[in-house]
Amino acid sequence: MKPQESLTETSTLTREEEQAEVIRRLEEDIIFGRFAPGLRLVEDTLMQRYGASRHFVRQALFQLERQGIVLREKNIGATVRFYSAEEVRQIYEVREMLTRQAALMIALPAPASLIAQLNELQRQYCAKADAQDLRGIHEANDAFHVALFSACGNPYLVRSLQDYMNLTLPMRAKNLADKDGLALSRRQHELMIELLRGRDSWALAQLCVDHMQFSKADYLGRIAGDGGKR
Amino acid sequence: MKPQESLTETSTLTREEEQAEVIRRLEEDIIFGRFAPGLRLVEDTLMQRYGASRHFVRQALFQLERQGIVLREKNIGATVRFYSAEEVRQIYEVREMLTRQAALMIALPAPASLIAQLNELQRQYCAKADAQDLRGIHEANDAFHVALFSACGNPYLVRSLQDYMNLTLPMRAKNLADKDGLALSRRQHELMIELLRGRDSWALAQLCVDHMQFSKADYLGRIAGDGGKR
DNA sequence: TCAGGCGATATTATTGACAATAACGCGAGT
DNA sequence: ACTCGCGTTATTGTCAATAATATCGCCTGA
Repeated sequence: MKPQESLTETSTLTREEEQAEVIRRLEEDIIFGRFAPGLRLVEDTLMQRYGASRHFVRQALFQLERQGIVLREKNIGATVRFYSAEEVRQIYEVREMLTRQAALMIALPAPASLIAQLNELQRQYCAKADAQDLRGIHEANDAFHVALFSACGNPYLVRSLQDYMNLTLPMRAKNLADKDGLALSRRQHELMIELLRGRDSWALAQLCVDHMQFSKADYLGRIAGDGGKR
Repeated sequence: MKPQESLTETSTLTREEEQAEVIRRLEEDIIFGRFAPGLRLVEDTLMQRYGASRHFVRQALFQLERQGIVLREKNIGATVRFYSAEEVRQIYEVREMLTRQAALMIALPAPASLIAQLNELQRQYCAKADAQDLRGIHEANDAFHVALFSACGNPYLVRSLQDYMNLTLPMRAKNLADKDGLALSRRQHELMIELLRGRDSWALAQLCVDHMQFSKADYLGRIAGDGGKR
């Protein structure tokens, strides 16, 4: 047994994990709406809330700023970022473009190994959905899409796609709790796997783009409701 | 007069500028080949070289890691990142795709104000080229392209495009010093402005993609020469 | 009553000291 | 001669104190 296992991990986790945990919890608080857009994220407050040192909280804020869900202004502080309808449309425009391109690059019919992998991920997704585990649903869902698009063969394209998936996280989060939206997503995932067995790349690409319309429309409807108040 | 102007700026620049300056110098040292790929970037060494505190050097390394030209490994240190031929092809594949899409989204014929702006930027580009100011050439060149693609109307697409421009910086740098490459670039820029006056979006898109082939091919040739040694 | 500045307070930014970690070399045992 | 383990060193990671900065309320003078 390594020495630090008995010493460091007795009560708490290693630092690297602690850092990841702070990021995870802050991200969760934001995307699941516990922290409303515009809310000030004061370092001291977060230090208390997550029981972490200023250093880690700082790092987390930097990371989430890069991810686009936190806004930091020099000498002023961090706030939960709000996206206007216009911005949402622009973000989705790029995301749809990248998605379509990646889908078209997937060689059809896809190898059995990929199908098997996606079936397994889809199984996990359904399990989390049944368990109503919000965080789990989101992670399983993203894992499914990353695995799917990785088949396009270009890791840089996948990375950019992931960037936009992270950026749209606040818009997609509400749908993870929605029963109808969840059922639709499930069916679409299964349809994607079906199409991977065929040769119609265009149908696959179109389905992938359609797949993101529900949450986009829903979010746009929601912020139109209160007129972009903040 | 504000108090800090006479106090802080007497001998040196303000902190924010200092941070930017460290990033700029480190980036320059890497892209212009003064720091070879694989070279270890020790914080203490850089602190001395740039006369900056550990904090700023650290930030710079983080920033350049995000930009993709520095590789950081936990508890090991930072090195100048090297890209294999395969990776370069993949990076350019995405960059070309984004470029084509952005170009196609520019409404033609373009407004006179855009043409005027680009003509001015092109003038500056030529001036820097004549002055053999490497850094200046690169900055003027990027400013030209950002201004051009901003006309596509989607700032997020422009940001992603900029990400890839930064990523390909080490590959493009050598061409800024090359007389023939520079002359070709100049002509292509002028041709772009010409095409903005017409209505042929496809020709413009194709020219923009062609515009990046020279440095890509050159870089691939160069690393094929020494067989991806490091 | 209102404009403007001044001080108090809240918050982030910076720093240098210190802790943790991994790479390296050296020496002992086989 | 070779390898395994241990101590040393080089390097990054973390922290808590301190400096810098912006915001807001209050007070004064016209």
